Amino acid sequence: MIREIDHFNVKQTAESGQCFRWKVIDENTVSIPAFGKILTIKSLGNEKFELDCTEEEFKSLWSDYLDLDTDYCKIGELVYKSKDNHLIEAFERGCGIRILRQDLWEVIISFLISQNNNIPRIKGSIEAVCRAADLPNMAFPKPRQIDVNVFDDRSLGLGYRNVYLREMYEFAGENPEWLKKLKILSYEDARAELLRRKGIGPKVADCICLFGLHHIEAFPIDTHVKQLLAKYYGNGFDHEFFKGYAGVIQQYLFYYEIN
DNA sequence: TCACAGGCTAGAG
DNA sequence: CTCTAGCCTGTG
Repeated sequence: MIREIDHFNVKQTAESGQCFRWKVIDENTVSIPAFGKILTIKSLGNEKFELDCTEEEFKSLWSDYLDLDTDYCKIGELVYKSKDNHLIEAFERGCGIRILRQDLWEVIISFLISQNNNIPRIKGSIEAVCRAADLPNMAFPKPRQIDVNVFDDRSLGLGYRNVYLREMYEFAGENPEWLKKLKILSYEDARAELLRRKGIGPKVADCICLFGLHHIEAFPIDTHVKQLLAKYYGNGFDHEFFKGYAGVIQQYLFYYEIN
């Protein structure tokens, strides 16, 4: 099916650092594993995209996944209203980034792996975890869908994070209501709850809030963002001005900085 | 060779 | 409270 989608660039979103399993086929094409399916999206230009799914699937799954109900035009207006030239440049370079609505569990595990780590290795580990679970369509293993002992296998490249994954899988397996509870908490409460778990610090907690729970006010600060804030916003970043959208703004700044 | 990569934990001060 | 060594491991 063909669909018109504004503020969406497959390459920018794939490289924005929020998802680690998107496969970039070429400049205009990506394949996305989610919901136990694999969706291929091809950009046709002029905000038109070809998606290999049915209308029903699009309505019930992918529209939500791609965050199509959020008004990114409004965010763009806010960017220009700020008269922050650096941010405006960043926005013009990365305005095709959308904050996806990915599966919470996959986001939790992915960002546990991401700490003090580089992207190729993160992707390799996540793929290895999925392969070890051996589910249809390389689906991401839910709690109890994988033998936690495989995390000790050095070939997964998890390093010291293997303990964090083991404990997280065991905890979520024994507390099936925990994920549901996280979803109904406010940003502050969800963040505090996440921080109680081993292996989740402030940065990872904010990434999970932003990318797994869609709390757009979350503003993850990693080494790059820390440097960029010092470089361009020595007097402090105006979180109040971007209230409720800080997370998207962070994505524009981050993407601009690493490219 | 060695610091670093999209940090966190635990322990010291 | 703040500060930081050490953690796995591939990369340059």
